Amino acid sequence: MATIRDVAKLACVSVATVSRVINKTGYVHADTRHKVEAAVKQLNYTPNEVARSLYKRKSRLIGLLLPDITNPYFPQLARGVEDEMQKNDFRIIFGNSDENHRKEQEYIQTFIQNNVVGVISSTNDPNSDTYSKLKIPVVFLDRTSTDSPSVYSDGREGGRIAAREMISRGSKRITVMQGPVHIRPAQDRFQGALEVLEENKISYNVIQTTSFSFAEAELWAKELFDKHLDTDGIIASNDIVATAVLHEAHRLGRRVPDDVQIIGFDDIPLSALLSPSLSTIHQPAYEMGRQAAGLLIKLIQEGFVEHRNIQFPVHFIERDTTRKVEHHG
Amino acid sequence: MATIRDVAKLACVSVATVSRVINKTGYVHADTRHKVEAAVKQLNYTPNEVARSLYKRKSRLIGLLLPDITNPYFPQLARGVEDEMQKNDFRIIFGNSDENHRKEQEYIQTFIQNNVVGVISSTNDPNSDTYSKLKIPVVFLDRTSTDSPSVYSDGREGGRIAAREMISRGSKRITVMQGPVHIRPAQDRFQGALEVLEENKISYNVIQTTSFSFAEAELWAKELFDKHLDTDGIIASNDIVATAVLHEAHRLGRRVPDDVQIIGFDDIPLSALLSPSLSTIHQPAYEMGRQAAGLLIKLIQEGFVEHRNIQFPVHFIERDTTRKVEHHG
DNA sequence: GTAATTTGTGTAACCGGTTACAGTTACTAA
DNA sequence: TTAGTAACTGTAACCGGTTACACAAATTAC
Repeated sequence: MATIRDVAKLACVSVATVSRVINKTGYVHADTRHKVEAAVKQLNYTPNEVARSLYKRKSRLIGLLLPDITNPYFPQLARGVEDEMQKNDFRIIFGNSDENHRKEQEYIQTFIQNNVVGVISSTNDPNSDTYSKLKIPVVFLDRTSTDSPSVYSDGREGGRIAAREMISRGSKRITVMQGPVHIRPAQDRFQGALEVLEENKISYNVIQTTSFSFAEAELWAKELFDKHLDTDGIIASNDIVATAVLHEAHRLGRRVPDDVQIIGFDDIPLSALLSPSLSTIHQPAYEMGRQAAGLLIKLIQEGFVEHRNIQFPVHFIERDTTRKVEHHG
Repeated sequence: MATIRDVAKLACVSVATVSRVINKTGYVHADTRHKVEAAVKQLNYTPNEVARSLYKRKSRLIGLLLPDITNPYFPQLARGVEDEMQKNDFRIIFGNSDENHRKEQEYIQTFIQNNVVGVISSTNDPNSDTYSKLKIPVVFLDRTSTDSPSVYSDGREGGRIAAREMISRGSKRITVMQGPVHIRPAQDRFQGALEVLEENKISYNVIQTTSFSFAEAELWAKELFDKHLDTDGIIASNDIVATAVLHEAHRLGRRVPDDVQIIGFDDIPLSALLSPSLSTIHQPAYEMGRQAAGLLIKLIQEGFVEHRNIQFPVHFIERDTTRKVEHHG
């Protein structure tokens, strides 16, 4: 790899001048600039970002920490982040945390060691000093923090909506799947649903799950019908478990949505392709990722941003795992 | 952030000694080591990877380039890569290429600028000089290159298997979905399937698709039944389009697998949760990712590896979109 | 015509590590 | 006792950029 000194030598100028040409800073005579540009081209020179980063104490890298890219909700967030970052010439160091505090800290550590200029994280503990001690901007994605910048959707309202739709469509013995207790968004949805169910004095059961993994989703679906075969409405903690529930309902010969209605959460791309297609609460994941990236970039470039907390509304996507009703309006 | 000089000062030693302690190189007296370790702890010092990387001309970063993390097949690869890299203290700079040559080059470029020590890439053009000019090891993942290290599965054989299973289960008017022409693995599958169909003189139709996106999958499914409503066996180019086809078949009242059988490709996690669950050709994506990472690490550390081409066998996963047959054996 | 300013360029220090090299002391062997 | 080696530590150069500062030439102002 050619260095700036090679270019300088070839162009018969100093390294300072080459640097000025490359960064378009300071004064450079047009003739000199052309000489330098020719040399750059001839040597196929591109500046070493590491050297740059060392001196400036900042890179063009940002750290992205997501729980598990294998859960189809997160790739959409990731893609949103990546596209926006790419557009602004930032690159991403990526890691899966598995919602595990130790892994999370390890990654944050190596982010810092690599001079990242910002971090986007889906953590369950945004107030831990892992984050508060950082001297670079952090945006929490899919997770809330009142005093730190965050981009998330209104999970509680999502839970409420799911419950209301369930009720208005006639389910009387509802089962609510409570997601993993340590995952905040899962609990928000759960609380929202309970709120409405209790308000309306609807009887309900709760199935507690401990992860969002595909493998286990089936087990919970089985457990659900095992314990509550007569349930006629299931509010799932996300689309994966909803899919497993739908699958299990089929296996048991329960008709969906006639015998039992199902509502998921997230609206992952596959939901629309299920048979019957899955009614769910939509989160604009890709857009959330983009906004988080946009917010972080602003924080990096301007140090301060007015609207640091972006909450996205969620809405019900009516598909075929819920019964049709006259539009109440 | 504390620097090595801060530590040296506090421990009343030179920076060289601190460096020796940190890297466990050279001679350091036990007492001195303890003093240094105490200082490191007190200042909460961690070495700046950027400075290290600059001097050594190599980092602990590797570049990972995948077509589109939004396609559920790739997160599994990515996760395999990440887990193995994480275990060996390498971190990942990640990018989506969208199977786009320009984007690909841009990413490779920034990988180099950031001193990555290796690259894992799913490219359609492994022989382009974008790669051959690189001075660091590259492993092609999910893509083949005869002379470069690569980890992939036997797509052609996968296509053959799919066709054979289709035939042995009695489909007579088969439709093969030909994936995007510029995506090698898609073409391998396609060729494999055709091979067997022609060998067996089975009549077939072809539907040509141009992407693996969710949005368009539905359109091709519609086109398929529009053109060939009477088809009784569909070999899809991957599980996403298979899912869309299944969905459309349902919508049209065609019974699966009685009227029409469907075989997908990849075996993404959701396939097992569809109703009916999807018969498909399994690729060990997670393991492929891990092996690619392992291979790259070996190449980085040893410069040379005996078995540079790892081909994984694929196999048929019999689920419920194909009819049961007596086991022929 | 001279002072002030703008334009143009180079030298060298700096970022925070690593390591070649040199130098000192402690130990071992003959 | 003395040479030879092992153990230990520090100085300073180096990685490849950026930029403060100095200085010279060309413009502009008056």
